[in-house]
Amino acid sequence: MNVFKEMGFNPEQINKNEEFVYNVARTYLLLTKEFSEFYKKFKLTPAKFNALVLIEHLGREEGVSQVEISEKLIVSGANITGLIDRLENDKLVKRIPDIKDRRLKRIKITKKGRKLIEKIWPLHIEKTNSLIKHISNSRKNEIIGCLTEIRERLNCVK
Amino acid sequence: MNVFKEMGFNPEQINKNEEFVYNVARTYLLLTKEFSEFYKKFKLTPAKFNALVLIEHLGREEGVSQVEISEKLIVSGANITGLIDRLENDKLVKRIPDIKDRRLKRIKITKKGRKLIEKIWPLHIEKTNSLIKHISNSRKNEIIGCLTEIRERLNCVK
DNA sequence: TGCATATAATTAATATATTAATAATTAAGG
DNA sequence: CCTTAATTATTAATATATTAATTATATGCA
Repeated sequence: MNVFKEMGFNPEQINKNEEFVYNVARTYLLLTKEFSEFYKKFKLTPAKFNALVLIEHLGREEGVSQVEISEKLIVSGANITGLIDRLENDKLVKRIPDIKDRRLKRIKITKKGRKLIEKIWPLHIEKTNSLIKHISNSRKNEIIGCLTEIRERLNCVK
Repeated sequence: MNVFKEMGFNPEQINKNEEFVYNVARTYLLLTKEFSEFYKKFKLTPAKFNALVLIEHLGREEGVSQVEISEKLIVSGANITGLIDRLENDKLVKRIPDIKDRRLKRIKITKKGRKLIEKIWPLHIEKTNSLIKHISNSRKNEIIGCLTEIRERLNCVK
């Protein structure tokens, strides 16, 4: 069963490379939908969860700049302002002005934010495992390698 | 090189299944970013392009309902109203009220819309090929199979 | 030093997405 | 037939995303 059939397209329109990209997109969208439901139990959205995990897992005592968050999450800097506003409203992160470079805000996770991630992360891993564990490690590695090649081709590994 | 290293995470935090999902997400986001730039030349966005291609490739004389568009594109029905509004503003599609079922609007592509897709589609294939053609067909098929398995596991092939 | 340039965050306008509620219509069951 | 339930599209409120413009600050270099 291929995605084009899933879509109801005429098989003659199929191109293996289009189908490949389509599979990546469709799988991403459905995974995001699934995890979005999961995050709701913790009053989080995918965007909030991703930002929070990034900040926590970078483990920077001094916090993370909004520019770095935007680059790592592949979203525009302008978008981060509002996202951090909402996380700050939830008391999950705080903005600390940098003394040396006063253009900069250092985003740090709060105790509440850390506690939340510590609670969610094991469940996230469990959920991910349940979806992916049936794939052999060699296949996983091959696919990861392939996708990494595509990203390299797109730019130079971002 | 793995995505967690790309992110600057501590390798001890790595879990192969998380890394796998991460690769799919990151690759999707960068592909979307790349194609988004490409669509700009034609005054389109990914959302508009996807909807237009879907309507055109389904090739339905009688048009496509908004419910079907929302299901195929994996977005909420509420979102489709605005998207079709914008495509209608651009004169790329038109809403035809269904006579038999008066709840329904049949979305049809216009001549202008069809001409646009006929212009873009070969270039889209060319661009996709340039990114994916270096992957062997057997690897492509294996990855497509793997991603399809994951989607099946997520629900029952959507 | 001082001016041009670059960088970090924000704002405004807009597109894209969600959920929840509503209106209009159709389908189903007693 | 007629009430109840389901379906289709829309609207409102909000979150998430973009680009372009702005503010504030820092950096580079003549």
